[in-house]
Amino acid sequence: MTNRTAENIFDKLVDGIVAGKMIPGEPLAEKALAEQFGVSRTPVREALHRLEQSNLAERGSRRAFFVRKMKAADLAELFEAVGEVESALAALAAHRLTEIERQSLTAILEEGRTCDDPQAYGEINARFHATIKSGARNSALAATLDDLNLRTLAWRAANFHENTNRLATSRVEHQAITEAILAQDAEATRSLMRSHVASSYVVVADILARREP
Amino acid sequence: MTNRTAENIFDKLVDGIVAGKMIPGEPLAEKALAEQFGVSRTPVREALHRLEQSNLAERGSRRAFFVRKMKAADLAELFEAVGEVESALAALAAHRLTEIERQSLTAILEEGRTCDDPQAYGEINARFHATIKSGARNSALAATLDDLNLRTLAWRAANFHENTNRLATSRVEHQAITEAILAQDAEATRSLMRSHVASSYVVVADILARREP
DNA sequence: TTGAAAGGATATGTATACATATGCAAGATG
DNA sequence: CATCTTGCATATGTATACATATCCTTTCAA
Repeated sequence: MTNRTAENIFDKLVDGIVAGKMIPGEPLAEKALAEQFGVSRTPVREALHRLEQSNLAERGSRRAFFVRKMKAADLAELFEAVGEVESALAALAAHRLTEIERQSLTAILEEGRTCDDPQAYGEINARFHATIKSGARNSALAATLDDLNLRTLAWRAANFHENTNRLATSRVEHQAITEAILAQDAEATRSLMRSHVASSYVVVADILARREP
Repeated sequence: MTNRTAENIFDKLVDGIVAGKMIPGEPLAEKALAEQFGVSRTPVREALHRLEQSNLAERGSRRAFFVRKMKAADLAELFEAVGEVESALAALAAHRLTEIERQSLTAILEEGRTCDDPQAYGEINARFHATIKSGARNSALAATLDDLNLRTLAWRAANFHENTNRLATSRVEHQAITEAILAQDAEATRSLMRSHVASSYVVVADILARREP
């Protein structure tokens, strides 16, 4: 009875939105979704409210929910925010990583060097960022990053798929960040991480610009 | 019918927690609150879920909600996170404030210089921070700060009440931050704002230490 | 006397019925 | 013919009944 229904529906909706199966502007009606998932409106309602608080859905007239539309300017803001928060975490991590974590980071970097498959590299990339995030020893800031990233996930996924060049530049940037962390140079780490996030946005913005004139 | 009930209850609960009327660890039972407010469980339930997502409530055994307990370590993390996010906003604002906003900031600073009433100064302090927040031109990051600050509000309020010394040091720090912003020195602004938030935490930690050994 | 198991009490999770507000359309009136 | 008004359709908001899981108490046995 532990809220599995509402939780499952929330996860499914997030997946649907992040995977692009539900396009921005698409209405999210309680009744329709309830019938689709074979449950009552109550858990659907709860899931929709959580989506709204995660900024993946918004409400329009008649208080109807729909998948949030992201303008290019919104996305730029979002990536800037992610850049600031993640670079703050990286700066903290530069001083706080344990010796084990530092060696782990180096190992992940090495894995990435010999990986050419976009999907596999995406997973390695996630582990790289996760190591820095947890190494900063600040769960409040880490949770903040997760919140923000939920909204960029759909776009970040495209990073290594539609632009294979990105893989090479990402490797170089990870290398530089790792060196700064190993040197415990917090400010260099911050600056490099901010730049790293920004360059991932450039790829996304490029894809976005080609889709909509 | 626009959700006024659930919204009102959420606001009342937030007020109660922030004002310290509901102490940490206090149970938040749906039925009891529903009877207390004279409504059904449904809107109470919605309000409690929102409280949980705002990290003002958490759940224990039997999935019961209760007012979140904050350990000293949690509070330190939270203030560090606020410091990083708000200093990032300040750094952005250093380059993005309009001329009108810069003059407005100076005016607020001047107001604070001639104010000795703790409550009035608290209001001026809020306007100072709000001006910087909106001047950064990044609503995603601003919303992030608001989220984090919701949890520090209860503690920050004590800042100018229980420690009158804090008022004087706050003035000095605001002065320095304003000068850095007017000089458009982003990195100095970042550093000063981080330090400003940290010193507000020191006051809170001191109060906290005196209450619980 | 103590410990374990079973059952009841009570909390939240879910379903559904009812209330209410909003938007759209149709018709009447100027 | 245009515009305003009215009413209906349908969406979400709220209340309540029912389902289910967890904790606590009680009882029985070792």
